[in-house]
Amino acid sequence: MAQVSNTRDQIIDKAFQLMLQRGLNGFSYRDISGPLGVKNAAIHYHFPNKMDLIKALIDENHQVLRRSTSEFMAYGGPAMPQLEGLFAFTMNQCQCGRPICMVGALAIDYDELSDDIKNANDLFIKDSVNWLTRVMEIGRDRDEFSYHGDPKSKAVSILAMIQGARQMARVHGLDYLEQIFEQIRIDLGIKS
Amino acid sequence: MAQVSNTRDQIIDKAFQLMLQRGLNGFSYRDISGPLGVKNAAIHYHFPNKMDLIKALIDENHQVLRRSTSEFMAYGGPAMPQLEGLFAFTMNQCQCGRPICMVGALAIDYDELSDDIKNANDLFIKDSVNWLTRVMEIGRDRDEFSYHGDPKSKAVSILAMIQGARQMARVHGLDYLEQIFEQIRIDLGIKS
DNA sequence: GACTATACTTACCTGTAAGTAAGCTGAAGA
DNA sequence: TCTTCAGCTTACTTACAGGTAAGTATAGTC
Repeated sequence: MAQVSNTRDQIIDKAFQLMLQRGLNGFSYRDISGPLGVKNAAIHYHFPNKMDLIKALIDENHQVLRRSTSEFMAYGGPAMPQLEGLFAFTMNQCQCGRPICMVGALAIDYDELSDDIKNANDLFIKDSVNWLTRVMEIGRDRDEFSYHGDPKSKAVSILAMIQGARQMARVHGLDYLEQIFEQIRIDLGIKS
Repeated sequence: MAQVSNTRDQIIDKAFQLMLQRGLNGFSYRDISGPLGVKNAAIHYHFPNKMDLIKALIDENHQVLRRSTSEFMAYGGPAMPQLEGLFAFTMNQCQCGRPICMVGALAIDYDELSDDIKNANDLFIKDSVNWLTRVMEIGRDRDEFSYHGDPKSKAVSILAMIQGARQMARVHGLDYLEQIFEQIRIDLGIKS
C-alpha cells in the first residue's frame, strides 16, 4: 500500500463536513474512521492530534477562498458576480450538508483553540473581509449598487448576516437564507 | 435542608453561561457542579438528563425575552428605544461572559436536539422575529427610521446580523460588534 | 416521636473520547 | 533479495462523559 494515500484527503473532507454539521466537540474520530473504513489510529497517523486536523481544515478552507477570489483581488472587475457568487456558494454549502460556516463552527469552541488555530482562523476572516470590502468599494464606484457608510463596515455586516443566516436557516429552512439574500440586495438598492 | 432550593437556579445560571461560552457539547456536569460545590448527581436530581437542563435554559431565556418585550408588544410606543435596547442587551451579554447567543449555540448541535427542544427554540426565534418585525413596522410608520422591503425580512436580517456579529466579535473583539450596530443604524438612515 | 418529602451525597455503571506503542504489509530502491 | 519506509492495524491506556441506585440529613406534618 505504499502508494500515495488519498485517505488523508478523505479524512479532511469528512472531518470538514462533520465540523460544519456538529462543531468541534460534536464529532469524534469514530465518526470519521467508520464511514471511511479505516481505524481511528489511521487518523492519528496523518494528524497526530485533533488540533492538527482542525488546522488542516482551516488551511483547506482558506485555499478555497483564495482560489475563488484571487482573480478579482488581482484584476478587479464587476462586483455583482462576486456578491452573487457568495450567495450561491453559501446556498450550495447548505444544500451539501454543510449548514454552518467554518467561522461560526469555531466561534463556539473558541476558548479551547490553540493560538496557532486562532491565528489561522483570524487570518481567514481577515482575508474574507478584505475581499468583500473590495467588492463593496468597487460595486459602489461602478454604480452597481449603493449604500451608506464605510465599505469595510458594510462588508463585515454582510458577512455577519450570512453567518447568522446559515444558523437560522438550519431551524427554519433554506427559504430563510434566500429571504436574507434578497434583503441584502434590497439594502444595496439592487432590484427596488 | 428542606428549604426552598436555590441550587436549581444556580445550576441554570451556570449552565446558561457555559452553553453560551462553549456550546452544548463543550461543557459537562462537572463544569457546573464543581464551581457550585455540589455533586453531579445533584444536577441529575433537578434535571434528570441534559436535555431537560437545556430545555430549562431555553424556557428561562424565553421568559427574559417576554418580560422585556411584552409592554411594547401590548401597547406599542417608540421603536428606537427597542432597537437600542437590543444593542445594549447584546453588548452587555458579551461583556458578562456570554459571547454567543443561545440560538447560535444551539444551531451547531441542532441535529442532536430532541423535538421538544427544537420546538422550544423555534418558538423563541419566532417570538424574537415577531417582536423585531413589529419594531420595524412601527419605526417606519412613525418615521423614526427608513428601509426598503418587507418588515419581517428586515427584522430577520438584523437578527441574523447580530447573531453573526457576536461570533465575529469573539475573534476580533467587541469593537466589531459596535461597528456592526453602527452599520445597522446607518442602513436604517439613523445618523446619516 | 414517628412519618414523609425534599435535597442532596456516595458509590457505582457503561460508553466513548483522544491518544499511543508496537506490529504488519506491500511497493520500491540498492 | 534484502532493506527501508509509508501507511496503515491491533491492542491497549487514561480520562471523562452522562446517568443511576441506594443511602443520608434535615425540616415540616400528623
